Amino acid sequence: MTTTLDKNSQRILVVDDEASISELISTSLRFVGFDVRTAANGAEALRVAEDFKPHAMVLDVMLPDLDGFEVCKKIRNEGVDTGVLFLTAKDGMEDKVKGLTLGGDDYMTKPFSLEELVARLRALLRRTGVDQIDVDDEKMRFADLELDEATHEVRRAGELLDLSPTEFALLRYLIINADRVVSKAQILDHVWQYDFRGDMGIVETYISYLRKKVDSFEPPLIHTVRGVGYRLRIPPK
Amino acid sequence: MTTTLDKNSQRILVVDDEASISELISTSLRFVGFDVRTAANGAEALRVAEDFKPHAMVLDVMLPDLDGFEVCKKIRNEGVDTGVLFLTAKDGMEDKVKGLTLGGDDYMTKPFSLEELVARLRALLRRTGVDQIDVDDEKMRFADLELDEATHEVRRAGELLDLSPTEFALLRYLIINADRVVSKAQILDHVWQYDFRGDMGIVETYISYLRKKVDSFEPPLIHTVRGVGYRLRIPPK
DNA sequence: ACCCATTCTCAGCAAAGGCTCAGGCTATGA
DNA sequence: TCATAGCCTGAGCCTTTGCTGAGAATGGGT
Repeated sequence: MTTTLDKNSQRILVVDDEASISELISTSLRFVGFDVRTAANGAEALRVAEDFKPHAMVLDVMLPDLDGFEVCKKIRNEGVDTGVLFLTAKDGMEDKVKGLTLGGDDYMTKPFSLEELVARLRALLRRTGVDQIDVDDEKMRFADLELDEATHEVRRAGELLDLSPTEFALLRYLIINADRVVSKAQILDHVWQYDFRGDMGIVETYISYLRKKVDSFEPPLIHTVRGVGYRLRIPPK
Repeated sequence: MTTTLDKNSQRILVVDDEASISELISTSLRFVGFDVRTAANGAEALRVAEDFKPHAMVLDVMLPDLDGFEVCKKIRNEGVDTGVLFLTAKDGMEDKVKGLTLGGDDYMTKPFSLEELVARLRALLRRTGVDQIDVDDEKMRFADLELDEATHEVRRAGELLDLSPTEFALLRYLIINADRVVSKAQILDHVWQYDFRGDMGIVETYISYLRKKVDSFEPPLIHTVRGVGYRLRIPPK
């Protein structure tokens, strides 16, 4: 299976032994344009890394054979120059977490949301200097909206908005998909942690929160598309 | 990451036989822009130094073959003019090291914090005159804050603050990352000794200490970004 | 040996944020 | 125009997060 030889896409190696997680991640990453390879254990990871030469890895610290740190160390010793985003379970991580944010590396606890994963991975690639052009100084814009990943600041028309983490993530997702309709299901899948088991009412609630803050300005940018979803757009006069 | 062949970056040789320490150090140093080479023992160090010609070395005094001082002496006899930052275990050795640490050299006891390591190394390079341009006269500033690396003095609005070593290191880290959000995990990784095994509550505690001293002035500079971390900034009026 | 500064843990409190639910509103199609 | 599914949003509960004081443990300096 030939990977698209898209010279613009960056190579990500995903290593996780839970097939469902591994697939969830790789599907998402492919969808946003990365060139993805997977491995289910440490040994396989080493083998794949050797000729795939990933720009970054998403690496579960709990693997059946070696642990994530070992894998990371060995791969770097092979001269593969790669940033790592570690995945760790929410509990016993305390002692292991040390040192994970060194260099350009980062870590996330499971469960996580996919948007968060992508955002962190991009930030990591940026930091480790593998990002090809990198003009986007960690800021996203839409209309007079500005969302800054580094400072977690959001402004509209220059004015600072005070958003909660979830509101921030939701708005980021809307901006990424600006002008396109996104369904509540999509939003739930991308913005909420993958194990969230509530119903979509929560999306409505958060859209409502967002509107109070973002659309207290003119014109309103968040629009409902009845029966379909939501759409961020500049309304025609 | 990226071992860029940056002609402006200074060359550091790290010599330690514990692979994990060696990697910890080299990862951090690379990330802050040094050109790093490693060696696991004295003999290798000599070999590498010969053509790498490091501007400075980080050198464990306890090596399997020669001891650090021997290595240092031999390398200098070869005509390689390099400052040395010695690493020593925290036992009786300290006095011995102190005596042997002459000229611009310095030493730290294991375990250390990475920010400390980088700060000391920079100071050392500065002293031994290898620092290329060096406009930063060992002072960091942010708003009306001033932190002096050489004297370990901190002032706000001209007034001297009395900070403990940890408070100093924490504030330094915040200033380095001024305006960006840093997570508690990042802080822990960079400011605390690498073997610290407590939880992140300690960061909260020290932030609280710092606030009492630094933010007894107006305006407050240390800001909490709930669910994300902390951020040093001048608040918008 | 003693004192004091410092580091670290812990626990209680306060506040923010996450989520559910239910009643009311609105667009749409019959 | 009415009925209805879809949507909006305020109220309230509960969980999580962060702040801080108190005090035990450590260690350096005199």
